[in-house]
Amino acid sequence: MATIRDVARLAGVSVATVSRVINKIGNVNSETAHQVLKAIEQLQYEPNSVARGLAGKKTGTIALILPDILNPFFPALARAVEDVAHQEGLTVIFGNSDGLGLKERSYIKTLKKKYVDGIIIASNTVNPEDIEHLRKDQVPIVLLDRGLDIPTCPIIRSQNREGAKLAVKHLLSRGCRKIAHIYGPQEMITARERLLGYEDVVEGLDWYSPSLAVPGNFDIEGGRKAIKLLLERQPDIDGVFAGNDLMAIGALKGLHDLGIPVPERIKVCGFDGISLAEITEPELTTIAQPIYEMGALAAKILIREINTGISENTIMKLDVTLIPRKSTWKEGIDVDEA
Amino acid sequence: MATIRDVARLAGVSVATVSRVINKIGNVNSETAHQVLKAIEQLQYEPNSVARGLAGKKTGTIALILPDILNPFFPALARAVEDVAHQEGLTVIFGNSDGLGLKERSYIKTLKKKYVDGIIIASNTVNPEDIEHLRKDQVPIVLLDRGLDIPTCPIIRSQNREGAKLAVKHLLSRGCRKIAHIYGPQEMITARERLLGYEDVVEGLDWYSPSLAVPGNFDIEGGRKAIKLLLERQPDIDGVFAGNDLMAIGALKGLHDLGIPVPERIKVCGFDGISLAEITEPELTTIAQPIYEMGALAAKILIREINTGISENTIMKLDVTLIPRKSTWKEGIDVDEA
DNA sequence: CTGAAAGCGCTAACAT
DNA sequence: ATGTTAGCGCTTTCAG
Repeated sequence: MATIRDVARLAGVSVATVSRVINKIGNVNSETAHQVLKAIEQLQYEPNSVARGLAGKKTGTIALILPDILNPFFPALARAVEDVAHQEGLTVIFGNSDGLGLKERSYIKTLKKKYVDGIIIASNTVNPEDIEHLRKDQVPIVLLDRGLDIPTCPIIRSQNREGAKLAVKHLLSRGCRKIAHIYGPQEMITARERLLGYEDVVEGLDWYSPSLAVPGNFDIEGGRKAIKLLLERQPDIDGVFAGNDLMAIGALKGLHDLGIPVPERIKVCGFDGISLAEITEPELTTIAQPIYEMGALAAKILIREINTGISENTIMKLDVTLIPRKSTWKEGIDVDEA
Repeated sequence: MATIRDVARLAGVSVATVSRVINKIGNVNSETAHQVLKAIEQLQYEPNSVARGLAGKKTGTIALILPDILNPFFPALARAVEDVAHQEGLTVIFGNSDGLGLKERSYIKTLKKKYVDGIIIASNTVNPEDIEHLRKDQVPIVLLDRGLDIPTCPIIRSQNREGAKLAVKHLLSRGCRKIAHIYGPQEMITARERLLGYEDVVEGLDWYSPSLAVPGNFDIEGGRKAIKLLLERQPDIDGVFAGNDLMAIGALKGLHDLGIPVPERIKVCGFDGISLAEITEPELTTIAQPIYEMGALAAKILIREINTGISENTIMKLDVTLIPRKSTWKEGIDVDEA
């Protein structure tokens, strides 16, 4: 592989000049520039990113740390981040943290040593001090989806609480008179907000009781168990709002096991809008987050900070939308009223 | 951030000695080593990977290029690769190629410039010359899932042809007497092999006709369309073997649209064993590939080659297994006979 | 507008 | 066993 020196020699200029033309900075006589370009072409020269990283402190690499790419919510995020990065000529390092603070911190340490230009992470353990350290080392970071409200760092989420309200109101408008909620792990702010949203609308209603909310661990199995528990405690529920689609799918499964017809006897609404929701039977009504957009936005904000050095430490909550499907269907309603 | 020089100074030794202790090579007096370790601890020193990469030609980074992480088949591969890489202290760069040769080559070029230690790629466009180039640049590569049989490069796939036979035989054993096949894009060797496997077993049978095999593009929509086309041409089919789970799910959807009961009237079997197959109604019988193992194996082989410099250019075909579920259920059969 | 030269932080001969 | 030193390939003052 040719080096910058080879190019300089062939073009009859110094390496500094070559560096100037490949980086398009400083002034270079267009004649000389042309010579250099010719030499580059001739030698098939490609600047070495590692050397560049060492000399210039910019590696053209960002990192994306997610809890688990196997969770169907995350691939869309990953795709979005990678798309935007690739478009900007950046490369992305990817890691699974399993939601473990230990692993997250270990990744972050490694990434610093690699001089990554920035980090996007979906984590609920990252705290203000971590951010502080990163900031001191000049490593921009943006929080995605999960993540506390840290005022010193940009964070992208969606309207979880509002979305939850939307879900419950939808169920209400479809005739439900006793709506349960299956919630996710309360250490996740997303799960907490959705529970709050549920409470916001049901708390005033006469049928409401705290025992209508049960945990489901954000996974299919959890949803399945939750619905069974729920039915034991409150056999007359006619609507279920699950804190995410996975649990909603579990609930659907559980109801199917029990021979309870959906949506006739019980209506179910999920949250997230992952593609799985379209393949269940009945298809799942859900509150869709703009998952891809969230990832893309995170990447854009990160890249902007990398390029300008200034960070907009703001928390952005993207809009969610109700996607009515079979699982909340009701006779005589063709168009959604929400 | 402290550098190796700071450590050397504080420990009262030369940088070479420090380098020796952090790399555990050469001989170092345990006394001195101890001093060095103490200094490292004291300064919170972390070796800079970029400098290391430049000096030593090893960056501790491998790359994984997949067609599209949104396709549910790939996350498990990604998880596996990242898991073993992480375990070995390596970091993984991730990219989506969309199956485009252009994008693949562009990634490969970028990765070379970054001195990645090795590449794992699921591609059907990579050819012997590409491999040759990489080899010349000392960049180990392993092909995963898709990918032609290139004798100069390790490749991991599963028993596609055998698996297809297994599927068709299973359908036969469940009483099907006219089995159709929905196949994937024939530029993919996996799709081709599965079609061959189908033909292997049906070709001799009296009901067989080539029009029983139709394309489905490896996606849900394609499967849905395929089943409808099939039913027009051959209304009396009673079994369908889809070349992957996505198309099988599409077929299930299509049959549901048409009001044709599965498995009573038509039985359906997929291929891949992605988790989606468990959430359909009825649940989907499928030929499961050991997806995670495939990814893990690819990573291990790559890492071995990186460490030893010797490559085992062999094509490995992992075993698949039939997972019988509701979609091929038959009265009076409790245990699978295959 | 262009070149010389000093690093970036580390590894790896080569000495001692 | 340990130190010296020359790079790895590029960026970036600082002169000219």
